[in-house]
Amino acid sequence: MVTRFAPSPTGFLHIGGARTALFNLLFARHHGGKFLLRIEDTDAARSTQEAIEAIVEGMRWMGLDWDDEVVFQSQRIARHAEVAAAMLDSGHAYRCYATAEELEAMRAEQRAAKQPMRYDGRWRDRTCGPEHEGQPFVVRLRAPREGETVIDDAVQGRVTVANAELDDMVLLRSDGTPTYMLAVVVDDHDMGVTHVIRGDDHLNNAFRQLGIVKAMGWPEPVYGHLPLLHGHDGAKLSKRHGALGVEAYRDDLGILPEALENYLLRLGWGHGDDEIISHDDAVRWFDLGGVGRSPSRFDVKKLEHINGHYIRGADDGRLAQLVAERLDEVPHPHDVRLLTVAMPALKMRAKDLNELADGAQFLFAPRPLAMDAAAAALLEGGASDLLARLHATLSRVADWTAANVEEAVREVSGEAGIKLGKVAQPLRAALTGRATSPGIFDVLVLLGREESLARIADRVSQGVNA
RNA sequence: GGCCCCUUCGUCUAGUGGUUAGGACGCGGCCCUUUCACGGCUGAAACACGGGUUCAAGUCCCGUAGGGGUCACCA
Repeated sequence: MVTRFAPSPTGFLHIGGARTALFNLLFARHHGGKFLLRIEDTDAARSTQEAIEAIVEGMRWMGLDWDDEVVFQSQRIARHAEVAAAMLDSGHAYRCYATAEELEAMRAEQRAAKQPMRYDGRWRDRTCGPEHEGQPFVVRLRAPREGETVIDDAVQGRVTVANAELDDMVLLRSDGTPTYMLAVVVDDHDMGVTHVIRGDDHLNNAFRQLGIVKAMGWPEPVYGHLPLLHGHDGAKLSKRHGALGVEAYRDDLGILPEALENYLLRLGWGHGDDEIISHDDAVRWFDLGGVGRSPSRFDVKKLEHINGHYIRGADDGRLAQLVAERLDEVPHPHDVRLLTVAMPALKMRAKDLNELADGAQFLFAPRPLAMDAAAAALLEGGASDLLARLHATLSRVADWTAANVEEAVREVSGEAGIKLGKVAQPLRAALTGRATSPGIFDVLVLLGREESLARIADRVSQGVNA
C-alpha cells in the first residue's frame, strides 16, 4: 500500500494539511506500506521556495517522515504532456480552441439562465478547420456523458454522480503545461499510489480524475476523503480563526509536536474512550474505517489541555532548552542547567511553552525584583516585619536543603502564630515577584541561599512598596 | 443556484435495533493544599425535526430544516 501527501507550496504547512499527512502516514504505517511526499508546484506564479522549505520543516517537526525522495510535480510536466498526447491519440481527449473570452461569455449566459456552469463541449466533435490552424488550444478530456460514476470511498462510503454532471475538463493548458487534474492522476499512478487520502474538498474532483484513470486503463486507486477542519464557529478554517500554519502552533502557541499529533488524530477519529494516544498506538489502531464523515471544529482549549499533559511528561532537559530559546529576550544570562533542575516544579504548572517560560522568569529576574500587582498586595501591612524574621531565621540555615528551609519557615510561622499560608505568600512575593509560583520551599532551594536571602532583604530594606 | 456530503452534551467523540446514551475538553461544586497547577470525587449538559419499518430506533428507510464542500487554462 502506498499513500502520499501532496501539498501545494503557497504558504506554510496548513494545520489541516498536517492532519491529512498524519492520516496518510498512519494508514501506510498501519498497513506496512509507504508514505510519500509530493510537492504540487505546477503553478509557478504561486509556488515559492520558502513555502517548500516551510512545509518540509513543518513535517519534520511533526515527525511526519516520508519514504523515498520528495517528488516535485513541476519536474514531471514532460510526462504529463506525454499522457495527454496518448489520450489525444486514443480519442479520449480532444483539442479545444475556445478562447477565454468565449468561455467567459458562455458562463455568463449560463449564470443568467440559472443553468449549471459547465463547458458545453463545443469542440468535442469538431475538427480544427484552416481558420484555427496555428491558434492556441487546450486539450480536454472526452468524458462520458451517459451513465454514472461510482466511487466506493473508504471514508465517505459509496458516492454516485451522474456523468452528465461532469464536463470535459482541461488536461493541458494552451501553453502546453498540465493542469492539476492531469498531473495528480499521472503522478499518483507513476508513484504507485494505491490509496488517495485527502481533504473532502477533492471529492468532486475524484470523479473527474477517475475519468483520466479509466481512459488510460490504469488501476483505480482507493479514495478516502477526509472531512475538513472547521473553526470554533463552524466555518471553514481561515485566518480569522487564528493560527493556520503548524509553525504558529510551535512558535506562537508553544505547542509540542506530539501534543499536536495527538490532538489532530482525535479530530474526526476515535478509539473507544482513549484520549491520550502515543504514536505507536496510533499506528497500531488507526484505519480509515474509524474516520468520521462530518467536519470537526478546532478547539484550542482541548489542544492546550493535551499539550499540558505532554509537557508534564516531557524530558526536563528538552523542555529547558525550549524554554531557554524563549527567554532570549531577557537580558540576564540564563542557565539551562538551572532550568533543567527547576523543570519538574515548573512543568506541572504550564499548558504551553509560553506559560512555562513565563513561570521560569523569576529564576533569572534581576534584583531588586519587580512586583506584579498581586505580589505587591501581598507585601502590604506587616509583611516587612514578617520578612525580617524570615530573613533572620533563614540566615541561620547552613545546609540549604528543602527540608531545612521548610523547618525554618515553619518555625517562624509557629513563633509568630501565623498560619503557614500567610507566611508563604509574602515570602513568595519577595522571592518571585508573583503571587503564584512553584512550592515555596522549592523556590528557596532553586534560588539558593544567597539569592534568596538577598531578595528577602530587598523587601525588608526597601519597605513594602518598593 | 446545480451536484455531492454531513447532523449524539457548547466542543471532540463512544455507540452498528433492546444502554440509567459512556468518555474527554470546557464550565460549577467538593477534596487535596503554602499560592497556582496537578490529581481525586462530583454536578449541569446531547441523539436537529417530521414521518415510516419493527415487539423495540440514537442506531434502518423517506422527507424537512440546518451546516459544509464543489462547480477555472488554481491546486
